[in-house]
Amino acid sequence: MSRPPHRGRPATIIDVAEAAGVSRQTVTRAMNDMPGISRVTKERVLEVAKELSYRPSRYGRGLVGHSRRTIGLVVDDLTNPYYPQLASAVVSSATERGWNVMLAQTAGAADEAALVADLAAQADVLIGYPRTADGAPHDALVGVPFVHVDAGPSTPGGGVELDATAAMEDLADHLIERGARRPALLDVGTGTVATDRGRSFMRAMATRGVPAVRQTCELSTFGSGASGARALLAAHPGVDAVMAFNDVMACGVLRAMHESGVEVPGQLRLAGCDGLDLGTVVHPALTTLALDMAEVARAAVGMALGMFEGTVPLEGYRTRVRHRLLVRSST
Amino acid sequence: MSRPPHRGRPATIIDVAEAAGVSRQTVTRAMNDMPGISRVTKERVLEVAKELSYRPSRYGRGLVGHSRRTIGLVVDDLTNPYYPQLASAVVSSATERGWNVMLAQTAGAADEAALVADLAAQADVLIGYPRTADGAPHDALVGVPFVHVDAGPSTPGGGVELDATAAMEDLADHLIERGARRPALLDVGTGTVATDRGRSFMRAMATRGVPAVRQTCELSTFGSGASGARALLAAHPGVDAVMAFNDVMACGVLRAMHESGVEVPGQLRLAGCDGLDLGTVVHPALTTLALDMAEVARAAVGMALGMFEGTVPLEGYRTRVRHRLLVRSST
DNA sequence: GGCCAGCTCGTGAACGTTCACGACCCGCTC
DNA sequence: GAGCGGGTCGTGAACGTTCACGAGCTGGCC
Repeated sequence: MSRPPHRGRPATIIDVAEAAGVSRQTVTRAMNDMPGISRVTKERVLEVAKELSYRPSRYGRGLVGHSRRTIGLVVDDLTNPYYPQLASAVVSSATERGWNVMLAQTAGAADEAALVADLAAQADVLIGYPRTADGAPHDALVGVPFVHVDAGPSTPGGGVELDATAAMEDLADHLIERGARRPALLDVGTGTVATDRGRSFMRAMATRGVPAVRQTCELSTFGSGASGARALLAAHPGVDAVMAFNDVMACGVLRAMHESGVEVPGQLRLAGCDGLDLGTVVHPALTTLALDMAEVARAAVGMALGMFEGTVPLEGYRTRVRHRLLVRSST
Repeated sequence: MSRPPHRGRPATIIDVAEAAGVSRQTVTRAMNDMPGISRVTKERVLEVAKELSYRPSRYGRGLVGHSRRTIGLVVDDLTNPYYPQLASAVVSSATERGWNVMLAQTAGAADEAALVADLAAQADVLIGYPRTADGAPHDALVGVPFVHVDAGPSTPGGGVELDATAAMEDLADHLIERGARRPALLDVGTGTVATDRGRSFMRAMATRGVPAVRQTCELSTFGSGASGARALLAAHPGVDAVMAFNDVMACGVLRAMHESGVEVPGQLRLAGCDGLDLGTVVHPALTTLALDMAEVARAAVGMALGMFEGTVPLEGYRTRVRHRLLVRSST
């Protein structure tokens, strides 16, 4: 009555109340299955609500306090099979605790800083892989609870450390036992500074008296794994085992070996890292240093929620998740 | 002053205003880079805001109207490589248009109806694959703009139809040209009622005088593709070409063939459907009826936004996206 | 008749933010 | 000195919902 419901504007609780001849509170009671309302009025109100296609505003609800919370998940690219596996676990873990998940993809984004800032404005807590991890944190992220997955010792915010060193020792033993004598590492990155994974592998092999050679690729993609493998075998023809930085690259190596007619594991033993399902699809199935994504997600979500509730500090907190050797057919 | 800022409660704009000795509006100006504020006060306000770790409430903001909108994306299981490929495209498309994406996974959810209802409460628009698609729509979804991906003619809400019939004709020609004479379909579902894809394939082959046999699996997973292929070859030893319901199952077929020593494409030509990246990782790379996920996402997001703005009706609207034959190495 | 209990329903108030508008001060011009 | 314009800042009001509380009615009991 006070305001004419001109079409276009979505209906509010007041529109429904007026149309049904009741008060706001009665509409609330009908919509939320609350007691203190008769069966007939409830049905009438619901009827009117449907008629006006009324949807309660999440903003109005959120303001009064009893709204669901949301986690912002930042991944690089869902097209890379690593991220969906993580995302799936995070969504499951969050759903279990009654939280929602809002997703952002940094790959191909025009302005990543703006993207992350927007996500931070829409979510209560952030989890993920912002690409500018090595440098300073996004300035829009100060004061925002953030859990970095695959954190280093000095990354800002909270962090889940993914530690492969112990599993790397197991892999070294395994490769040597299978007869590897001229192992190689297909690492990622530029220049001579190895990744954590790479360093662990090199050290584990060296410690056992079977030093490995190292080849690097710029990207950690399927294609770069394939070309990296070709370059590696050209430079070091005697190599009889390859540890790839991750499973996706290892699949690339596998493809290159198929095309070169090199048998895996007959002539070359191959291992990856991450434990993706992808590794069971290729032939032979990939031996890998597997990560329990459910555990990673539980750790990250738990930490993020703790930060939100104030029981976990916003900086410096760390949880460690260990890889474990998963022997399949490629070694 | 009026309310003591006891710790625990997050800081509001009023807390900042009082602590900085200014008004709400001045804080707003400082936080949002608005004109009408001197440089010094702006800096002071921002300093205080950081001090109190103030984060503007998205609910307060949303209520006044100028907030971002969000799409709710419902997928079955991100672990199935089909969905991330779709999700990635949807997120990209949504980001481009300034919308956020909230994600929900129905696989393993205790109460899917509640899950979808909650998502509907948190998002302005829904896109996706609710599993109860064949039956009645979720009652919590009436009045909610919803775009069903892979819709049939009678699915509720808006829909993007994924049509493979034309591409299936191309595939039939292709298989026959490559010498297939005893083709088979590895379909999904129970009983004798074929899927759309299955029907198209059977018809295309029959029309060309090369009728195909049909084998069904209960699930459309990798494992069920493998076991289905074994059953198929046991029942019909002479089969020389297989069309699988989707790429994931086709990868399972490939695995079974590797293990049985059947050469692909030498002894058996194999095709999948969807056009997933996964098909380029396996060896040989999978011939497939590819779907342009970017196009699907554009269609779905565009339709959803149209529904939200009222330019597209909430029921019955359809867009068709066609598959196209992508010949790789498995045929 | 008086009282109480239970059911049904309505009325401020509050949540946190932004918009529209007005107030004030300073310096300049006529 | 009056007037004006620009820069700086503050004050209701509004957004849509739920909570706490109270009002009214009905029926039953003493």
